Amino acid sequence: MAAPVLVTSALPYANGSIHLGHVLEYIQTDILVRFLKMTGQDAVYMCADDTHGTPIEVNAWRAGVTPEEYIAPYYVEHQRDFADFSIACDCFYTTNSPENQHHSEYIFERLREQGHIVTRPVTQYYCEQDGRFLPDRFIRGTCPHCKAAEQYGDVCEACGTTYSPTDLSDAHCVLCGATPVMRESVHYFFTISAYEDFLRDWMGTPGRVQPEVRRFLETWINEGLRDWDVSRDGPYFGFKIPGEDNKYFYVWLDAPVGYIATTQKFCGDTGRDFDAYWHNPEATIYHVVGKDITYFHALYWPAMLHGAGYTLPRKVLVHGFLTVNGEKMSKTRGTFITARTYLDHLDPQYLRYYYAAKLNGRVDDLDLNLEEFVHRVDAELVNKIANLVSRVVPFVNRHFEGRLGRLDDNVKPLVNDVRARLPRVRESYERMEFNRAVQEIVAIAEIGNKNFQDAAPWELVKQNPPAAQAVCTFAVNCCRTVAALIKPVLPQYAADVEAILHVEPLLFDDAARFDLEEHEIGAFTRLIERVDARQINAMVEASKENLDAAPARPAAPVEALEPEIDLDAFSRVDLRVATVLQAETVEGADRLLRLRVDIGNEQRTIFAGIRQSYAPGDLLGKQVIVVANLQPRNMRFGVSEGMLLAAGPDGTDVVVAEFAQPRQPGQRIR
RNA sequence: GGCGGUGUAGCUCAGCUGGUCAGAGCAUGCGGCUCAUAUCCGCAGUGUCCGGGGUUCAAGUCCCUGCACCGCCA
Repeated sequence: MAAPVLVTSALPYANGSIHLGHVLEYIQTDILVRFLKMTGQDAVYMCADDTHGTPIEVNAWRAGVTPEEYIAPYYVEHQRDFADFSIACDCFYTTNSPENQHHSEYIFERLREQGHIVTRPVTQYYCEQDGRFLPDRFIRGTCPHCKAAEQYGDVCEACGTTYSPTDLSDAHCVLCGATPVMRESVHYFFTISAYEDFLRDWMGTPGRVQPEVRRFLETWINEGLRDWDVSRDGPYFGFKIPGEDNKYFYVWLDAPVGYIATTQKFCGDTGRDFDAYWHNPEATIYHVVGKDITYFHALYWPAMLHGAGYTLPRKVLVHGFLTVNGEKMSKTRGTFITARTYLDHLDPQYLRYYYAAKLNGRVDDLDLNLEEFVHRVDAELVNKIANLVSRVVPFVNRHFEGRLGRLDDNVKPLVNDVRARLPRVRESYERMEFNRAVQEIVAIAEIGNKNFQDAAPWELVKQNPPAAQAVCTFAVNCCRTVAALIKPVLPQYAADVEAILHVEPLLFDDAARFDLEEHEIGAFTRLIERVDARQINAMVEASKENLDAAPARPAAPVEALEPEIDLDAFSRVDLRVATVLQAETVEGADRLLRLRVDIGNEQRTIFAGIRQSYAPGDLLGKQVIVVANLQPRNMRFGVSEGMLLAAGPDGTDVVVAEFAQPRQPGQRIR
C-alpha cells in the first residue's frame, strides 16, 4: 500500500468559540482530505484543541475554575461545530494529553542532547501582587513613541510601534493594576540558527510552501534566526519542563506537537501504525495554517522535527484571513460570526460551497461577501447543479417508471468533452485551487443542462420515447458525474444524489464512467434550498446580539487606586463639555477615530482610541467630556489636542462618558 | 519604521517562462424554451489591465517609482 497521507489544520485555541474564519481553514482542509480519500489515497485528518498557555490559565483563574474545567466545554463545542459543518477529522484530540506530554518532552530532550537547547537569564516584569511574570499582553502603559496611554507591552495600537514592555513609562499589570518590578528568571532557548542550512534546504525544495511564503520566510532567515524562548514560569497551564519545579514548555512548543500526539491517539484507537506516519520519510504530511502562524510551522516546526527525528512536512499550505463584506470581521457590524451562529441560521453546505468556489490556493485573504454568497449559491449550486437533478429525475420517474435507457451515440462528443475536463478538476483539487475545480464542475453541469435543453425530451417523449429516455440517461449520468466531483466539497449533497440514483458511494473515478444504463433510479427528494436572505440578516443581527449578551468576559479585577491628590491638583485638570462636530476613521490606524469637537470658544481635534467600539456616526452630535488643558500630543496622524473621557478594560470595549441632559459646550466639569 | 503580498470590466476572478491577452462567470439588455419541488438555453455591450517613468521590434505580463488596500515584525 502506498505511504499514508496525514493532513492537519491549525489547532483551535480552547478559550473561545470558533468563528467563520476558523471554519474556512477546516473546510479547506476537509475538502482536501475528502478528495484524497476519494482518489484512493490513505489519508487522515488530524486536529485537536490547543489548550495551554497564559490566556487560558488566566481566564480560568478569573472564572474561578481549574484550567481543565475551563477548557472542557470548548472541547465539546468545537467538536460539535466541526461535525455540523461536515468537517470530518479522523481524530480530534487535545494538547492536554499524556501523548502530547510524552512527545513534547521527547522533542525537547533530543534537541537538548544535541546542544540546541541553552539556558540564559531573562529579566522581565513580574507582578508581586499576583505572583507571576507578566507576558507582554498583560502589561499596559504609555507608548514610548507616541505617548498614547494604556498600550500593550509589545505594540502600540495607536501608532503601530513595536517595543519591549520595559520601554513603557508607566507599566502596570493588566490583572491588578499594580506596578510590576523587574525580576530575573532563567529560561530555555532553542537555538534554531543551528538549523539555518537545513531550513534553507527544506523550504528550497519546490512545493514545500507557496512561493510568496518562501520569500517571506527567507527574509526571516536572512535577518538571522534568533534563539526562541521555549519556557515560561509558573503559574502556567502546560507541561512542566523535566527537572524543573516551576517552569513549563511555552504553548508554542507543545501545540504543533499536538499533531503528533493526536496521531498517536488515533493509532491507539484504530490499531494503525504510528511510525508509518511520524517515522517514515515516505509518509506525506501536510499542514494547513493561517498566514499569521507561518513562521511557527515553516521554521520552528520543521527544525524541531528534524532535530528529533520525526517525519518532516511535505508541504505547509498557508491561507489568508477571512474578511466579511470586504472588511475585517467586526463585532459591531455583526460580521464576527461564530460557527454556531451561522449554523443556527443557514445550511452549512452553502458555506462549504462558497468557500470552495473562492479558495485559490494562495495566501490572499478570502472575502465572504454576503450578497455574493446568496447569489453564488442560488445561481450555481441550486440553479445549475441541483436543478439538473431536479429536472431529470422526476421526468424519468414520470415517463419511464424510473428506468434509464441506453446512451445515444450522439452524446459521445459530450461525454468526451466532460471526460477531457476531469484531469483539470483533479489537478485543481490537488493544488488546492478549489475555485477552478468548482468552476469546471459548474461547466460540466451546464453541459448536462444544455443538452437537456437542446434535445427537449419533453417534446421528444411524445413521438419517440426511447430517444427521450436516452437524453435523460445522459443527463442522469451527468448528475452522477457532478455529484462525484463535488463530493469533497458537498458530501451531504453527494450522499443524497447517491440515494436518489441508487448508486454506491461515489469515488472520484466514477465521474468518468458514463455507464449508468438500463438502471432503475429512485424517487426524487429535495437536495438543497435557495438561500433565504432574511436568514442572512438574522445571522448578522444575532452576531450583534451575541456581542451585547456576551457576559462571558469575567469581571476584570478593579484597578488599584492612584495616590491621593488634593483639591488643587484636581482643579488643575480642566474638564469641559464638548460637542462632537465631526468624527472619522483614520487611515492606517485600526483603533483611532479623529474627532472634531466644539468646546465653547474653540474647536479641537482629538484622536481617540475607540474605533473598535464606536463607528464615526455613533458619536456625531454627542456631548462628551474632554480634558481641555492636556498638553497637545504629536501622533503619527496629527496632533491630538485633548483627551476624551471613556471607560473600558481595553480598546475593544470602551464606553465614552456622556451627559444624560444637554449641556452647553465649554461648560466646566468639577 | 522595516519587510512581504495584492491592485485586470459594476462584482468575483483567469491570464504560466513578455508576442490573437484584453478574457470567463455573475450582474445588465434582448431573444427563445417550459421537463425542472430549485429555470434553463442563446445573443449582446462594457475595460486609461492602479498612476508615472523605463527596458524591448513587442508589456497586465520584466525593471524603477508613486499611490491604495491587506498582512507580518519572533
